[in-house]
Amino acid sequence: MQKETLSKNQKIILDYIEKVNEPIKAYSILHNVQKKGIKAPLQVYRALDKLVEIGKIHKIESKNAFVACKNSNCQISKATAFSICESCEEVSEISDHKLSKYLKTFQEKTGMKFNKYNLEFFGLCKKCSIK
Amino acid sequence: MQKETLSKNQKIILDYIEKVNEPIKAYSILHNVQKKGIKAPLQVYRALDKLVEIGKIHKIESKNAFVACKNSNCQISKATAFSICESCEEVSEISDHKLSKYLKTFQEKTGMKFNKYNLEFFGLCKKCSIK
DNA sequence: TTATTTAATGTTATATTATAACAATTAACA
DNA sequence: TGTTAATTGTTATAATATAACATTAAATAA
Ligand SMILES: [Zn+2]
Ligand SMILES: [Zn+2]
Ligand SMILES: [Zn+2]
Ligand SMILES: [Zn+2]
Repeated sequence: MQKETLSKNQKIILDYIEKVNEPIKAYSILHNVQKKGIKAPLQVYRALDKLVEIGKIHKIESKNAFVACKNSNCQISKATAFSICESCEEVSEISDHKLSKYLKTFQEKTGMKFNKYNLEFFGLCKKCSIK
Repeated sequence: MQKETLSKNQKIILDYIEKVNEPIKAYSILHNVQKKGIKAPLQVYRALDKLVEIGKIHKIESKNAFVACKNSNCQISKATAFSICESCEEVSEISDHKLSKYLKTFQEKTGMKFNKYNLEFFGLCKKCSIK
C-alpha cells in the first residue's frame, strides 16, 4: 500500500509520526494533530490500527507507543523487532538475518506456525553505555 | 527470593496467578481475590510489580496480562519470551539456547548492552494448526 | 531491646489508554 | 448508477494504571 492511497486522517497521522521520529503515544499524537481537525481519540486509534496493519508504523507494546517503520521494505508487516535504550530512549528497528533464521528453526522445532511476533530489547545503547 | 518471604498480598496474588495457569489481567485478578480482602487496584498492581521484579511472574505486554513463570530456574528475571497461540490462547514460556546465543551475538554486533527483553511470538500451536 | 529505617498496606481520587455504539459521508466498483 | 465497503464524526464509557498520603509491619543496627 502506498502512502498516496491513505485516507485523509491516516495521512495526517502518519506524517506526524514520521516527523517526530521516535515512539509517541496516541494521546500525544491527538494533541498534536488537533490543529489539523482531528478532535477525538477514536480518529487517532482508527488511523493507528490501519497504519499498523499495513506496516507503516509499529506499536511498541511495552510503552504503548507508536513509531514509524524505518524499514522501507518491511515485508513482514505484522512483525516488529526493536532495541530500546533505557537511558536516551533511542529506538532502532531490528532487521537481522540471524534473527529471521532463528525464528524459522524455532518454528520447525516447536511445530508452531508464527504469523506475527513482537520483540523488544531493552538496554543501554553504545553511546549511553560509555557515559 | 523464595515464595515464603513474600508478603501477604504478594502471596495471595501469586497463588491465584499460579492456579489460573494462563495469562490473566490485573482487574480480573482483583475480582478474584476480593474475598481474600484485596479491595483496590493498587494492591494488585503493587504485588504484580514486585512479582515481575523478582521473576515469579511475567507480563505479556501485548495483552496487558500476567502469567506465572514456568521456568523454575528462570535466571533472567527480567526477560520474558513467550509463544502465544492466537486460537486457543495457549501460552508457553520459551527457554531456548539458540535464542540466548542470538541475543549475545546481537549484543556484540550492535554494541548495545541488554539487560531486559520482551519477546512475544504469535501464531497457531501444533494442535490448532491441524484443525 | 529499642530506635531507625525500609518495605508493605489501605484508601480515595484521578490519570492514561482504548473501545462501543450509532449516524453520516466518501470512495470503490460491478 | 446503484450498491457495497471503507472512512469519518461524535458522544459516552470501558479498561488499564498511577498519584498522593496516612498507616502499619518487618528488618536491622545501635
Ligand atoms: Zn518495520
Ligand atoms: Zn542511549
Ligand atoms: Zn520465566
Ligand atoms: Zn492453539
